[in-house]
Amino acid sequence: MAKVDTSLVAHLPLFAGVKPEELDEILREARSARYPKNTAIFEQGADAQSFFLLLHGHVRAAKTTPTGEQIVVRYVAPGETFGLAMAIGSAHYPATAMAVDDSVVLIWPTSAWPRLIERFPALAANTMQTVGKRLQESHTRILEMSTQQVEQRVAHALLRLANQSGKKLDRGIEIDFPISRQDIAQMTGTTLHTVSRILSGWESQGLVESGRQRIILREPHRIVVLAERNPDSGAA
Amino acid sequence: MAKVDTSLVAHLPLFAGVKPEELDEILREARSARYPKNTAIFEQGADAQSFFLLLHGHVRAAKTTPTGEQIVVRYVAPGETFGLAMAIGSAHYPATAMAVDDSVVLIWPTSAWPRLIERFPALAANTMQTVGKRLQESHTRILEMSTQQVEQRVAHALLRLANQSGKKLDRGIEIDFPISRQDIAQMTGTTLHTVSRILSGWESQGLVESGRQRIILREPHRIVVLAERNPDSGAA
DNA sequence: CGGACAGTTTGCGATAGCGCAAACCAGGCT
DNA sequence: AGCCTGGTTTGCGCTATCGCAAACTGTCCG
Repeated sequence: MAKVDTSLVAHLPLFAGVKPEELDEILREARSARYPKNTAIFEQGADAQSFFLLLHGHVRAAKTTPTGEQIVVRYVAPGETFGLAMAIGSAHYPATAMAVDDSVVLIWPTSAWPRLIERFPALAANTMQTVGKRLQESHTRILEMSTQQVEQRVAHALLRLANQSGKKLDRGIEIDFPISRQDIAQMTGTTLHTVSRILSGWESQGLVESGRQRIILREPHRIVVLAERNPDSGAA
Repeated sequence: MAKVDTSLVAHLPLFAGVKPEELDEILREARSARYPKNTAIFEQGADAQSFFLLLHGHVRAAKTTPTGEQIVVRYVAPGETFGLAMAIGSAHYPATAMAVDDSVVLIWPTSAWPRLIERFPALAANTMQTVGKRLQESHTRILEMSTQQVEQRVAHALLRLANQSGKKLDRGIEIDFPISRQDIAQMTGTTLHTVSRILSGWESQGLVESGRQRIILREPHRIVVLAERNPDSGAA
């Protein structure tokens, strides 16, 4: 089994309130694995045999409709868990997880979960927090989709990504993994065409700098303004 | 304190795996209260001092934007919990809860939660399930808002309500609490005007029968078809 | 070094749904 | 019984956004 240094993960929210020696015991139940860029980690609908903790890289969780359309549920950043189907009482993964960058994960068998939470109740509590937070974020997203127009939603989405996985550059904040217009469209409930138009517009105003699967926010402040502006407060 | 008959609540998902005598102990920590139609149970942003179990009636949970627009997060049916802010680690209610009908609830002080789950781990597990299920429903809703048009979304919303709180009539299924076009609009991310038009249309096709805050699905089957139909499968 | 491809940009017409405004209506209250 | 109020219906013009199609471009690969 791969040996994982406890000190690397001890500070993660998942392990809050867990003693070092306990942590060791928890980690012994896990194995680690590497997923190259653009490989699937699990597929929507598959048996939930494992749950995961992302150590390095980035993972996209996406849900597909019967008719084939996709939405991005979220991007998983290092230190976050994913594939928690079993914790919420589902035997199957409700979404597909895909490494968008070379990624390293810890993997526990689903079967270990009951034992783990019995022995380490903090794990259950922490997971509850996490799931609750995600629920709130979902509601916020629904609120946005209901009340804001596309440009504002895209602004919000980018700011969130920058916040979660932004790399500070001197010319701005770069989103630290490959992300296409299509991806952003699937996060905001629009089309890649519309996203492209919006980003083009922003680029010509110097708000962002962007290229192939790459986005740098040059003026986060002014983007915040866009995100919050009332639909009818006209700009020159 | 109001005495609540354990047999009335023993079968609820929240108490799955809890022994009768334990249940008694849990209920002793609760008080019950009655909220008349159209009274607020708690307000978004308020301190989360209690959590609730709905016994009778119906409660609407709604979230308001800074600019005053609202969305309906969900309708709470009897037997369901709400106001679980504390379980997910939030000190404030993320939404407003309002009785849409005369309602009776059990109320536990937030402060009792840690003790309860320590003594009755099943409670924590059950709550986890519930929250997880709601998360999934949120994702489904996001998916729908991203990929379907308004008419389909309204169809889905009504079918869900009928399913959750439908009263079987010989002429169809009636949604068992007062609900306005505005409410439906806030569930589906559209305007009351559009909902009104859609329902008018359906009414003239004999799909529904509706009036003031009242909706009866006369042809659930045909509404299912609407909900699932592909955007471009033209009807005559 | 030259494809070939995946991602991106852009134009143009079509339209679903919005926003506003006005009229209508059912039921509760006095 | 009649009035008031909150909910509902409907018409009409407008526009944000989609959908399709075509051209463009940075990258990777052989």
